[in-house]
Amino acid sequence: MGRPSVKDERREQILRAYETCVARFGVEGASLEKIAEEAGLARPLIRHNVGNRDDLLAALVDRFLSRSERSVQRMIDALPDSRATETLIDWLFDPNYSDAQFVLVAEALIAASQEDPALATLMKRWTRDFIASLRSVLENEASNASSDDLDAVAAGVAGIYFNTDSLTPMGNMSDVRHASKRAALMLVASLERS
Amino acid sequence: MGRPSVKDERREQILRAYETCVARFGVEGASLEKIAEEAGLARPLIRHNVGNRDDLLAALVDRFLSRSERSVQRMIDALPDSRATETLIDWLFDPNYSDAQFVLVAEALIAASQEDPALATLMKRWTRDFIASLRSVLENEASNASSDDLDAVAAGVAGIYFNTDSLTPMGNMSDVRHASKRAALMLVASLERS
DNA sequence: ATTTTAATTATCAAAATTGAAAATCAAATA
DNA sequence: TATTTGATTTTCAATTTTGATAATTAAAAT
Repeated sequence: MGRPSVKDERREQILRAYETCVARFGVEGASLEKIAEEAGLARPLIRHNVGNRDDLLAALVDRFLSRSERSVQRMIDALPDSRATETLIDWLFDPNYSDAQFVLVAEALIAASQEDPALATLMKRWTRDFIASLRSVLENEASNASSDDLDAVAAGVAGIYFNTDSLTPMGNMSDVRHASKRAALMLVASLERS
Repeated sequence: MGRPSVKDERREQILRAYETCVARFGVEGASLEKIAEEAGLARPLIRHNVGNRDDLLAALVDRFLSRSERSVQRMIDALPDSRATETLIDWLFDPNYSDAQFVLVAEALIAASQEDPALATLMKRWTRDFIASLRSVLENEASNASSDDLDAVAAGVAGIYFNTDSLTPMGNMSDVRHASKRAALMLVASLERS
């Protein structure tokens, strides 16, 4: 009985807004005021539903890591059996498919890692896991490639991808995006020749 | 006559500290207090020597662009005649030679571009110029490569390089750095085979 | 309709940040 | 040494940000 709780939805709403603010202003620049405005809620509701600044960051990191894991896994599972690598790169470099905010949040959390050793540990693992996920796709289609080459191409594609999405705050850079995608494909192609 | 002015040195001192803070906390997170502490000066001296927040950012951008142009030019001029590309990549991925803070400042300014169209214009040009500089080195040693391939490899190497240095706040990631450098070399090598 | 549960709003104090000006101190020269 | 120029420190008010609690309102069940 009593008024039904909407805490779960509010929490999501707030964390989504927080994510947007972190992507735009960085971890240190995302003030509670901005988050509240972005969420369309009064500031005290942030405290009521999630907590103070530290609680907020902890919740964001938790959400980021779990969502990332799920979405990467889902993407890999959705890849076709043939031409999986090319399809993966198509998706990573398609601005309509890939979520730039995801990468911007990752970069903000990586930047904040300098002040937060515990966060650094988590983000190191996240980075290596992401690269390892790409590597597993590459390995399926270039099983004759050396382990070092697989490591290199996976790190290279990840780097080009991160960098490409990190340019989005400047606005349209479709020429660089296009060249970057082509570079990723060249990297992958060089695997098949090894 | 009168007491000699130290404004130029103070200005440099302050902008250097500001740069460090921007690299660590982002444009929005670099407060005057933090800058003053980093510079080892009283806060009013920032205002006295450089100005308010906006003046500070304008001065930083100006300094960043001019220093970047000079240092990239100097690096390219210092390249040997033979194996210029390999040497360039050696330098870009050598943590003792390459300055990670330079890349972190660039990323922070790119992130801040979303709120500042004028800054976006400058940083777009800067990004394209940097890629074009890499391209000019590549072109010298792979003159038979197609223009599109040169664009792609230049953008790819730049992206891998930016991304690698942007990971430094997490601490030691030498495995990823090593793999990234190898990827950059593979990209370049694929040019020669085209 | 009353009760109960929880969302929402109002309000306050403390701390941090910024902008700005006045006052003071230091190092040159005449 | 007196003067002048400018660095440095002191101080103040205004604004923003944060943390926290009390008061109010809304929506369900009995």
